[in-house]
Amino acid sequence: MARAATTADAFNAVAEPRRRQILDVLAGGERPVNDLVHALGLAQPQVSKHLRVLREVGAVEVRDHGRQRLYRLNGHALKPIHDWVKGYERSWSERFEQLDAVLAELEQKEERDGDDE
Amino acid sequence: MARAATTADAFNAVAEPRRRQILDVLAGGERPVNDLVHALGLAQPQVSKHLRVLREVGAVEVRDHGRQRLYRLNGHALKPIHDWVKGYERSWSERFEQLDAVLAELEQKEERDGDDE
DNA sequence: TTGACATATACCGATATCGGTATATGATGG
DNA sequence: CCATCATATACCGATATCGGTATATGTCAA
Repeated sequence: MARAATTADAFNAVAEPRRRQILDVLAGGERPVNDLVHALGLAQPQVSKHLRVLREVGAVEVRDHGRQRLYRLNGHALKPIHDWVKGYERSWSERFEQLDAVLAELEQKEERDGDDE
Repeated sequence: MARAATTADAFNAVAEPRRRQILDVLAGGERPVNDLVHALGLAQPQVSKHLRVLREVGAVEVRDHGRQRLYRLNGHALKPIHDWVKGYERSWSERFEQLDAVLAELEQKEERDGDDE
């Protein structure tokens, strides 16, 4: 066995900083490849290759427009990432910390009541 | 030039499904390595290696306890992922879609007012 | 139809990464 | 101290991945 294929899902597509950059640019609207090349300062083939990966996980979609190909964001593909990481929000969110504190307090109270019975 | 180092940040640490699994288990509380080995059905060295990556990005912390090493989650390391992906929530959230619709309507109204003047 | 433009693909070399196996390290109990 | 348990590291082979360069494909304009 060997290395697992990594570009097959959104998590891996987004693990590459350049690809996150591409998505960030596309968040501003549909763009031809050349715009991305200039925005990222990468060589054109590299950009096309990153776009392919993003296409394969559904994070971008293409549309032909004359000799250009216009790429646009499909953020929906990122939802699984959001859903997963949201479960950990508790770890840093003050709101959740306060909620946890309240719950802990309630639990303590519950225990005391239990002892009394 | 060659492949960029990938395990250096949280995005890459979490791109590996096994590592997400490890975090998911640790979300239930501190665990020794052996528990993770059994929970994931992986060989022990593999688990130790994944834990090392997670440690290096700060997603887990260790504590010595006799001959065991207890790992615990540090979800704070995942905040950058959450922050980044949250910017795309607009793409799938119905709430945001409705907000966008309202904003578009306001904009139209604004334009009409402008035409009148 | 030819030449310029826009993009995708093929190929290359370097290396990071994964799982697997063997071994080192380190603590505990007898 | 020795055997055992718990974990980490070293090494290996396979391969995926990245950037770079060259080239193919496809579209438009003169």
